[in-house]
Amino acid sequence: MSAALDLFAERDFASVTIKDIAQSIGVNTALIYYYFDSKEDLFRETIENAVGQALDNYKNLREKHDDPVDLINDWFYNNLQLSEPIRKLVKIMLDSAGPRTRPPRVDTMIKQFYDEECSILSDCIRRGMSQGAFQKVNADRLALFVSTHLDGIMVAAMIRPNYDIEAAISELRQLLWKHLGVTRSNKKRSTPAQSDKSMKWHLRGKIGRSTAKS
Amino acid sequence: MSAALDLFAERDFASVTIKDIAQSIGVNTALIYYYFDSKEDLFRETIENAVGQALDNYKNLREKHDDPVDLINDWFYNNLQLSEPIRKLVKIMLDSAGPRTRPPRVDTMIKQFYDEECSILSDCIRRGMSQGAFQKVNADRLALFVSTHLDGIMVAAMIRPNYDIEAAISELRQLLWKHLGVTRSNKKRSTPAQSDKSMKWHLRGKIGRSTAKS
Amino acid sequence: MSAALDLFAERDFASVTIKDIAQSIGVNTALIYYYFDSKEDLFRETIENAVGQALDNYKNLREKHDDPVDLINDWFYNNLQLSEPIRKLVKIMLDSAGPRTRPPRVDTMIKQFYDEECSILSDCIRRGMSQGAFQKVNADRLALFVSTHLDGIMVAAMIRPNYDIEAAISELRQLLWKHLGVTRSNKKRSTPAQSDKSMKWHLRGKIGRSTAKS
Amino acid sequence: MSAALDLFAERDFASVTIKDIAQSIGVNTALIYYYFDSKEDLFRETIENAVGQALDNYKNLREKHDDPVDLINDWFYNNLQLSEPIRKLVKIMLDSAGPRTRPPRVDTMIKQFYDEECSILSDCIRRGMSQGAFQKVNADRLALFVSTHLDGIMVAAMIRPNYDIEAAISELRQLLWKHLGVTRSNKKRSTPAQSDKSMKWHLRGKIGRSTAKS
DNA sequence: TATGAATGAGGGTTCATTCAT
DNA sequence: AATGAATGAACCCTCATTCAT
Repeated sequence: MSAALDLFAERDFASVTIKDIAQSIGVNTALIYYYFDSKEDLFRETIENAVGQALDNYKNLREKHDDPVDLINDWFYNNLQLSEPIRKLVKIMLDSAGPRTRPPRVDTMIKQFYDEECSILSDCIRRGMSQGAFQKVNADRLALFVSTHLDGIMVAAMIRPNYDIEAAISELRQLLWKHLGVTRSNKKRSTPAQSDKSMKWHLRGKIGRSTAKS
Repeated sequence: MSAALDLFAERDFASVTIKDIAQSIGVNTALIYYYFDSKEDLFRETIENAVGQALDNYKNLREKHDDPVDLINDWFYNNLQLSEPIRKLVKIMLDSAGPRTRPPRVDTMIKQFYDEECSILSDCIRRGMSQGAFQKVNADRLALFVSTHLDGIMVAAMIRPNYDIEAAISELRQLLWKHLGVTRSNKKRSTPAQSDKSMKWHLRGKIGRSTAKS
Repeated sequence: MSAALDLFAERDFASVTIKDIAQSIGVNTALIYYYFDSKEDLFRETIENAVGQALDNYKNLREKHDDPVDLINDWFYNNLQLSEPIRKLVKIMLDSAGPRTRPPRVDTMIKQFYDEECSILSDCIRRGMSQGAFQKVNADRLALFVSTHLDGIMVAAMIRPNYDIEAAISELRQLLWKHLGVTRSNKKRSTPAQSDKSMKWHLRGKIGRSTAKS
Repeated sequence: MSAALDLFAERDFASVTIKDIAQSIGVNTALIYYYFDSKEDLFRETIENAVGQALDNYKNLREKHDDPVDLINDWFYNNLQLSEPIRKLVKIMLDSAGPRTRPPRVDTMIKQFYDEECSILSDCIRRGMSQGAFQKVNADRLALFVSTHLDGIMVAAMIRPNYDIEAAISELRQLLWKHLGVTRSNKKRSTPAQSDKSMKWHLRGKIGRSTAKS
């Protein structure tokens, strides 16, 4: 499924052959049919798996942070770190978006994914507002705005040559904080023990593998 | 080419068969090859044509307005009105974005398109700033931000069910004006009673082909 | 028909398209169908025409010479000079030789052609024998031998690289004369006024355009 | 490949469809592509295989005989026995002889084949001369003459109706012996009562695949 | 006499899928 | 659990042929 995800993201459903997938993991073509009923089945399970991982990831994120600022910062960091798999997901979701082409179960998963993404953000924003830390805004609309922009970043990174994904995410983050009236969004409250990698982002701003693999 | 554009946008290059295209316009399959050398050739010419039209459209826009505020407002209005063909374009550009799959001429056209889009915006912003109408901002970065967000809107409209494209564009527009410090961007000709949502777009250009059809 | 002959000789019936033929003479494809009923029809008429010319040529040869030695010498010279069209003919005849593929009229023409070729030779041989100029041989068998060898030469010239067609014909000629006991086959009777080009061959042995066009 | 050889010899490359070949051996069309990359690939391998067998055959011939007379007699006998596959080979070689159409590897094989054929003959002739058994002749030229004539016989057998291939080969053989001054080329083992025509061929090698089928 | 446009049939090739082992 | 061999359905593309002008 991992190999399939890579290939489905690189090309599209129709262009990727079962043989391609089999060869990329060095097995016989027929073996794929031992584990999956059909190409569509493999595709569906692959997406479900990927979306499932993304949702797990979001769940972890929610559980890791109490502070809305931290959570949102980490959410941005996460999107940068995982921008490659996320791009793949967006690409595949778009590919299978045509009328009648997307199987209902995939459709459901995609909706779940976006609902969760917006929900993380809007929940945080609401919590921040109720804590008096954020200015009053329309939490849902702002969350949707950020989520939409993130889609835009992922797409731009795929379509446009030399698009700087890190700068774009950083800009979106700053805009969000400005919008929420959070002036010094990070390091203010001296988060101690920032052993976790994701915390470095606040300080350093620069990530080792800038815009990924090329 | 129009039929091809529709189909290539709906599905993807590999999924669309020449027979599909021929049938959708009621001609024999072989006739396609009377006018185009190959499926790839048809694809390329179709994209070039579509991008060409988009660039023409931008050119008209530039020539129609002197005032940067009007131009940008009209640009937003344009993107709403033409959101369907633009979505198609984005979808196709993304489809053919895989490594080595995109023919160089298509690649060039895409770059041209995005360069022009950002250029329209940044030129306007710079003009507005030099006129003292806008606050000082980094014109290029802001233009890229808006352009990226627009991509996000188009993609979201395709992936997410019930995505309100008009509201999204409207929100982006308001955010831009707020950012530029233009408080009442569109009250100039004091159109009162703007109850109807779509009426918020004051400046309306003649649109070539109404979006229609769907 | 001339263009068709060239193409049919170069490739084969199935490989040559009507478009090829039309393009090679700079006319529209449909125009071919104004003059010929079908591709097969064009093929047939082309061959009939070519074989007809060859037969005319043989007829001229017969009428030009009284002396069997002269006629046979001229016949050899002729085969050298016309080796290119003859090769084409042989190629085409062979191509259309498969079972059931050759239309009956073409079949008849081919038979006529070979009958006439052998007939010219055997008639000459018989005349020479009755004149006491040649040794006694089986005229028909010898004629068939020479005719067969000539086919071999034409084929060899097409298949084998760097095959010297002139040397091969010359050798066949000498062998024939030796076989017939004609020691000094040419110039013996001081054929005066050899204005005709074909006569030069006896003396010079070397022809200007040696083995033709490459 | 055997079925392909038959069909390619009967018609020509372009006329033979993969479906024809598949049907003639009772398998699915796609299966051909499981074993061969393309129609051209099948064609090439088929020819290479056939020429390879012919060369093997020649090698056996060389190893079987010490005496040049025996070898040449056997060579003639061989050509009679294998006249059908040889005809096929000649036909195919001629078909693929057009400018630029013949792949280089096929070209090489054909050259090899003819070189070996002439080489067998000229080597024999030289050995015979050095043993004092043959008259002095130009070995290479004579070998080429015989080889060319054999091509002619094969072609004549295909083009001309009712061509007696056995008589033609027999005549060529006799002419060769006469030319070399070998009077009773085959009386050595005094096989009397050679009434049957085919019995004239004294030395008979084991033939791989009887010509059969037609 | 000549052309551009159109079509039906078919050919080469690919691919998802299955079967026997 | 894994593979080689086999198949039917399609797909891209070509071509002989026709039609309207």
